[in-house]
Amino acid sequence: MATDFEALADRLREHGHKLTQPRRAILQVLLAASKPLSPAEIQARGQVFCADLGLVTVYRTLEVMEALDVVRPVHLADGCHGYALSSPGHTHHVVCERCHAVVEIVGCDLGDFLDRVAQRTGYAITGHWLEISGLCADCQRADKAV
Amino acid sequence: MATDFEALADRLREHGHKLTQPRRAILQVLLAASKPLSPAEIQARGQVFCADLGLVTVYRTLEVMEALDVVRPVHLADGCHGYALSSPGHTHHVVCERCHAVVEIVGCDLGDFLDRVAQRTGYAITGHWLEISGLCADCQRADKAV
DNA sequence: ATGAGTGCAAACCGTTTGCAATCGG
DNA sequence: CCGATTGCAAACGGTTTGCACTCAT
Repeated sequence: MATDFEALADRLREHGHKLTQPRRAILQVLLAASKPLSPAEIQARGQVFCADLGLVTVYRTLEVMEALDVVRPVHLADGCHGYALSSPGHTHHVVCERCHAVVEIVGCDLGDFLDRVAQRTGYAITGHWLEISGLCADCQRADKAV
Repeated sequence: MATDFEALADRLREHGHKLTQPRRAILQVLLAASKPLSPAEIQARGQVFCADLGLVTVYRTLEVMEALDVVRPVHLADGCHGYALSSPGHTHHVVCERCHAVVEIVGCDLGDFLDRVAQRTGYAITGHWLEISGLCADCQRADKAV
């Protein structure tokens, strides 16, 4: 994993922010997450590390971390507004509908597609977000077994 | 413009929905819009055609129209949840970061990419969500002009 | 005529803000 | 120690729901 806890913690310290228990917890959660999380999800998971982590703190911390490019907001198809670590480089993931297992797709091969889009629309493409859902190998087997 | 008022109105009637003043107004607004509109914006513009158009009605009408594939929700970078008319079939949007103009990409060419993903991960791909952001031709010109 | 559709008011839920207490450097 | 940070409670804004009235068919 290219981004470890200390590197992110340093990023906060460098910018004069304190490294408090709630913030440690939130970082832990985001490091462990395999998909973008809503503030409420971050709070729930964070309470494992910091029992009385408040939702307000999650919002304020995300705000700080977003300004520092530690996290980035992700727009999901359903409820919108999830947060994921903004890892350098660029990856997409495939999420299993059944068991929610996640695989990262390293090396984003979307370039050709985006080039075509740029040509066809006249837009200068600056960013994209892709989320793929499917059934993982295990759940496909489980399906057949029934 | 391929989609005119009557074609969309028919789509409602075909499915047993009534064509009321508020719904006419909302269709007019969406046909005239050059970018996705929030429910509140749709209400404001719609009151030109239907003076006492209520916000609640906008929400409920959008719900109906979304089910009929007349409109499509668009996830914007800022507040999220705008609505635009949807052309038939599966489409993605490119949204201009600056002025929020939207272009639909007809004919989704992502098949090859998804095939590769399926092979590499062993997942059976069932769906995907793609959001592309960029600068539209106008805003690119505006940039250079500065 | 009659049920779908409407507007209003109130409930609801995620997010933001004000403030006193607390914690980290 | 001192200010940044926190949690709580309350405010806030967008969305949804309950209900009685109205309109399109």
